[in-house]
Amino acid sequence: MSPQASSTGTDAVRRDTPQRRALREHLEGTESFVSAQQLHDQLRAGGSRIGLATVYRGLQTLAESGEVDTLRTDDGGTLYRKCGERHHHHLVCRSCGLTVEVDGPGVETWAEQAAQANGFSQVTHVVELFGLCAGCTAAQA
Amino acid sequence: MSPQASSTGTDAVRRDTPQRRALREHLEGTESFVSAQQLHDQLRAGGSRIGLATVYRGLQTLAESGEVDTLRTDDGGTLYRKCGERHHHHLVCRSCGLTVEVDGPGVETWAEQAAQANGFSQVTHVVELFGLCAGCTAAQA
DNA sequence: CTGAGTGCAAAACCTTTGCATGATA
DNA sequence: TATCATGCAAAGGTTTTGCACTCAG
Repeated sequence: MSPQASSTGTDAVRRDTPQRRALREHLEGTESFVSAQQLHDQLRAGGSRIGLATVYRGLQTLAESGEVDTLRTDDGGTLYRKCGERHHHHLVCRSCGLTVEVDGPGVETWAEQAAQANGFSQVTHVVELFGLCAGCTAAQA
Repeated sequence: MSPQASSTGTDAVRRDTPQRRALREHLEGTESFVSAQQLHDQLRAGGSRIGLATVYRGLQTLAESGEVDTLRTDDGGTLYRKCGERHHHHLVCRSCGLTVEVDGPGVETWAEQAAQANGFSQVTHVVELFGLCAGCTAAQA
C-alpha cells in the first residue's frame, strides 16, 4: 500500500477532514498508549461521530508517516501513541504499564552497521525494553 | 494456574505425548522464529497429525515455562523461538524471510544501563532488525 | 464537479475454548 | 482405570475491506 508514485509522483494527497483532525488532536493530548478501540470510544464520547474503521485507517496512515508509534501488547493488541519526531525506544513496566522513553545512542548506528554488513537495506529496527519499574519492584517484595 | 498442590489434589502433571515431543523437537531444530501456523504446517508436512489447537496449547505451555521466546511481528502475528541459551538478535529479510543472527556488543549494556537509570529491574529486551536482504533488494529494482 | 474520506457491516484473521474421544501413567 | 491431552469445530476478539454516500478541494 505504499504510495507508488506513477509519474512525477508527488504523493498521496491527504485531505483535511474533521475526523482526522479529531484523531490527531486526541492523540496530541494523550501521553500514554491507547488502543484503537479506546481511541474510538473516547472520540465518540467526545462528540465525534467517527467510525471505528476510520480510526484504524487514520492510525495506519499516521503510523506510516511516523506520526504515531505503535506497540504490540502481550495479548496481541496494538497500542498507539503520538510520537515524537525523533526516533526513540520504550522501556515498559510489565506490571503497571509505565512507559519511559529512552534513546539508544549506539543502537541506531549498530543496527545500520549490522544491516550493511549483511547486505541488507531499508532496515528498520524494533527495540523494546520490558522490566519492572521501581514501584512495582518494591511492591513485589 | 499455580502448581501449588503437593498432597492429594490436582498437580499440573505434564504428560509426555508424541505431539509435545514433536513440537519440542521441531523447535529444537529451528533457529529462526516461526508462527504457530507455520509450525503446524511443518509438523503436518512432517507426518505428525497434530492439531492447530494443540500447537497453540503446547506453545503456550512452553512459553510459560520459559522454554520458548515469543515475539510479536508488525502485522500482529506471534512468533515463537526455542529459548536461546545465549542471547543474540536477528536480522530478518521482510521479503524472503532470510534470517541472520547478529549480536549487539553495546546493546546489552545499553539496555541494562537505561533500565537502571530509570529504576527498572528484571529487564528483558527485544531487539529485532527487519530489512531487505541483498538478493531481494536487487530483485525489487 | 470529482474523488478521497467516511460509516456501516460483513469478512478475514489469528487465537482460544468446549466437548467427546484417545492415550498416558 | 483415572485423567490429562488431543482434535475438531465453533466461538471470541481484533483489524481489514466492500460499498454507497458525503464532503473537502
